[in-house]
Amino acid sequence: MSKNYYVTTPIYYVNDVPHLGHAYTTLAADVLARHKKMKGYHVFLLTGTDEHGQKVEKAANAAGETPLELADRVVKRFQSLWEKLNISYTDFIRTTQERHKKGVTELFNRVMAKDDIYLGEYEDWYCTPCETFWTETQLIDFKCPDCNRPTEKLKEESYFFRMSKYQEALLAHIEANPDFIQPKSRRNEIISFVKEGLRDLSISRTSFTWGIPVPGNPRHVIYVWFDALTNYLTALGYPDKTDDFEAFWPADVHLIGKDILRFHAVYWPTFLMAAGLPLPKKVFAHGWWTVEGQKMSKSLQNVVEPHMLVDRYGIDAVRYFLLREVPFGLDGDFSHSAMIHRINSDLANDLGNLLNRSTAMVNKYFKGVLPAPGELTETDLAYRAKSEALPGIVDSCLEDLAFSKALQAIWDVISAGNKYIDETAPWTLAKDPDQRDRLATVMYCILESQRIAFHTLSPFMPDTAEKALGYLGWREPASEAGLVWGGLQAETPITKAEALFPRIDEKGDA
RNA sequence: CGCGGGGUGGAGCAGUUUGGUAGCUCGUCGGGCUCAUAACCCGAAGGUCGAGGGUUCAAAUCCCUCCCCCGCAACCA
Repeated sequence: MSKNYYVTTPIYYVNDVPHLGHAYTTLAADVLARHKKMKGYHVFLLTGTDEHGQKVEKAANAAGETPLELADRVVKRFQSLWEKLNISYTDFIRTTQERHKKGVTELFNRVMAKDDIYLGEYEDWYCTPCETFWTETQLIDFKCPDCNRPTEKLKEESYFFRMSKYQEALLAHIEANPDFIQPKSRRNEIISFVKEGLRDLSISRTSFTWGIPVPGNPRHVIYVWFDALTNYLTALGYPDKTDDFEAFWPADVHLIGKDILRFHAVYWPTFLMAAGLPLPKKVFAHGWWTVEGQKMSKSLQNVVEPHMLVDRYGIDAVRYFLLREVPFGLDGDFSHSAMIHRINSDLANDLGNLLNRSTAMVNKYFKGVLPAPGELTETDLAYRAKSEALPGIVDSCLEDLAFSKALQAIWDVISAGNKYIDETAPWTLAKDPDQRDRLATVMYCILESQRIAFHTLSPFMPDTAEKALGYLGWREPASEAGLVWGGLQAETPITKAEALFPRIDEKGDA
């Protein structure tokens, strides 16, 4: 029944410019979305921006603009990056939009009506010169981490969410649903965290004004997580029972970085429980990228700017690298030499060269027209079986968000193709007119296998797949029907492929 | 202090649940092929599986001790 699929990225904070980490999460979401679309699902891919909070308010003041002006400016940078990365998002939500504010306000009211929100006091350390509250753990020797001046303990009135009430229910849910939090190591962390006891959560602030006012008490604004997480609902139209809401909630998967796991695996589910809404089916926390072995940080000036990467290496090479290099869920390292290495060895030597050599042979031996295959030998059948098994393998890998494994499976078929050519030695067959039929069969198998491989690759590398399929005379968009052996028709004109990925000189300006 | 994950040929990893010839990718070396982007295919070298002890006919795999690295520890995309 459920041919709907809802995948989300976090909403990114506009106090930061887009970097490799943002691109990574969003790319992963895009691959899932494209894959599910190919399988005939009705897909909703949501991304967006978190625009409220003290940091934005301060940064805007410093820049002499309003918070919304700042947000408008930064939002464009995210959106243009998603264009550039070929992200097929369905909707882009901004927390400053009316639809979102309305939904958050309503959610607040409903949870309040249930007596799960109450007014209390919140104690923290305050740095008067900086006008900033700090938690005790943020302090350095009880001094302000920003200016190193002494801080004082101050009480602030705050609304609290009764998170403690949902501790047992949350634990029961996590234990009853082993796939709810992934990967497993993160799940364990959350379990032990919850077992230590949940405290009630402060969900409002009076120390700044840039946010959604607490209904009935506008001295307070709703604090970050209650506001931000709710985007997953408001983008679907919540609180209205829209078609989107009915079709897509609960989400199939929230993709997030490991830093915001707790908010998604603890706060968010308990908010939803309080609101009487079903919980997302899966929360997957991926790892972090280091750069050339070092932590990415502004002070080290080594923040990898995705625009630059795409300009330098091309969109699909970047998409490929990020999802192939490291198992989703583990930390990884980005380096230019590793990037170039992947391009040369996987994309140029294996993938591109296979298409290149095989289409060249069809042109050379059959004047660029695909011949009909004869009877398949054992070698052909094994190769065909391997190709036919691929879509199923990729499908189950992606079900587990094992992007890297899925790509490896595709490359197994690509490698099998290179080996198949070696074993069948078409150049030898071509010299013997009696082997004309045999040669035709080999040509057919080698191209048909690649047709399937490029179909399964298309969610990862949409441009490349389209181009490659074009050389094979395949003009339709990738679809589930295209995953079946036998799609290529005899007499189809085959174009000799250009190098999909020219090799990069390693000694170059890498 | 606590909880969790990990230490396997030059690099990055799998294998540890259900003990029994240590595997993959890359790199290195040698060979083959010539359709192709000096690409492709085959083979070889290289590891006392963090250290020590124990159980066992047999341990990377089970038990104990120790060393080292990383994550979580309440509000930090």
